[in-house]
Amino acid sequence: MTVISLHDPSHREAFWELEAAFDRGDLVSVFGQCTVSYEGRAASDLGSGDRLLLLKPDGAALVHTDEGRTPVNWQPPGSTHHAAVREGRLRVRSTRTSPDERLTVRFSTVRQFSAMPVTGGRDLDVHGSEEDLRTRIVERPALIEPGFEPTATERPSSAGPMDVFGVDADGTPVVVELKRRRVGPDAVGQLARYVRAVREERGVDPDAADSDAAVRGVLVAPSVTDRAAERLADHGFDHVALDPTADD
Amino acid sequence: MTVISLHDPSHREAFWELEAAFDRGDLVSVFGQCTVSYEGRAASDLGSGDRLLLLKPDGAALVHTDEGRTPVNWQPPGSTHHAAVREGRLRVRSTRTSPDERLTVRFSTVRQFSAMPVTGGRDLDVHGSEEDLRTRIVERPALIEPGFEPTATERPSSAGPMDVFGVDADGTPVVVELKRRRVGPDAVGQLARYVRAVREERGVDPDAADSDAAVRGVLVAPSVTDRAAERLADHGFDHVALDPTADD
DNA sequence: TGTTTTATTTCGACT
DNA sequence: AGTCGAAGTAAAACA
Repeated sequence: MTVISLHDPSHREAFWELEAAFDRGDLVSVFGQCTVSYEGRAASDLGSGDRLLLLKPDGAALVHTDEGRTPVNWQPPGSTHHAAVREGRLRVRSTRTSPDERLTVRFSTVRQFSAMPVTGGRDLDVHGSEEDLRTRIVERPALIEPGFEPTATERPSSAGPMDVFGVDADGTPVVVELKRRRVGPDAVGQLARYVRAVREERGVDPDAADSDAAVRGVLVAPSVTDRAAERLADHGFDHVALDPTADD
Repeated sequence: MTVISLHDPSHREAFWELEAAFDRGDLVSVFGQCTVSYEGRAASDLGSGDRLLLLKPDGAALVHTDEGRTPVNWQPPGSTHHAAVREGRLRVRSTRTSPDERLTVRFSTVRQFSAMPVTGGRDLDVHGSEEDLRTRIVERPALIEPGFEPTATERPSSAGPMDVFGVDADGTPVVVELKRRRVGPDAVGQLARYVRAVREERGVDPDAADSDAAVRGVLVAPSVTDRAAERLADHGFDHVALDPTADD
């Protein structure tokens, strides 16, 4: 129930505690000089150097250097960890199947070892996602424009499901496409395909771009590139500037 | 020059060593019960629980639970770390600008603290990447087919740069598209755009799909989906099965 | 189990 | 600083 911490342990000592930590389901960190090799979806080799090896009870293994957000090598959850002492040195191997992958860390020196029991608090509450944005628009349709009424989210069409679908104050159908960050022309193309699909459903000229178009397109994003703005104008679509993080 | 490790330190003690470790440019890990909040590109809150906080000298900050390959919260490299003691508790904050982001970790208990000096061995030698595949094909063109001769890699076209461009045994131009894993119809579409661009360059019928097409398309990938195979056949393109990991 | 889509994607290269 | 494309992407939703 407590953290086990070893300073400059022997390889055999580290191995012993590693096995015990696996059994307890602890989160383990091992710091020291090591080489790393990976074989699986690709292959890689890392020469000798100081790294931090993190071993999780769910099977994940991470090798971190002093730089970067992403581990320099890793193994996904679902792998199984094995420790051994070979030629007097600690070797940790993490393997999984489908796809077959194997990560091997060979320590020449172990400087620090910790085994940490972890309890609770795994649930993260994220807001500012696209789903969150959709919810906010359904709850407060005026964010799009006064009089807008959403009738469906994820409504299917021949071009795929549309983020939000509804009608404006005049009763004209509106297709709303949501993006949580600055968008390029590709997003306009996606919106255009949805609008076109709905126009075809209704038997209207699919390529109309004026008030006779009978189906409107609205792109919701914090901002758009110049190119995207041009394409929006070409199609006669509107852009609503909405920051997904803002409270309203 | 050595690892500093504290078992159940006081908040003030942890704060003190944290500041010193930042100054030395050490890799720091702090394990304990804490809450985490993030504001920036999105926003999130994480209730109290045991987590491992990793602070790197390049500004990266990672919060790990006992599950998953990706950190539950993080801050990218280039951020700056600040430690403080507020109301008797250790608080670590990592901030950056453009975009403005802030990660705050508030500890209620610190169970383990380590400051680790990291030296050398940061260069990873990965093989099996798309770039690696390209190199292999240039060195051994027969992997595509006997008589194939690559003339350029990343050759520009009106549809973007092509992975490999060359001529076959008959002197017919060949566009090669490389994918390191199983591909769907989208990859065939990409290849088709390149082939079409080259045909247009040469003043040939861009939509021809037979031996008169004058420009061939080859898709290199370990395997293709059924749908992709159909589209390859439609266009008259070839598929070469190549595992990016294989030695030859 | 495999496929498709999203992501606080990250990361690198290039403009 | 923005834009584009690849990644051992990871992870979730879905068939």
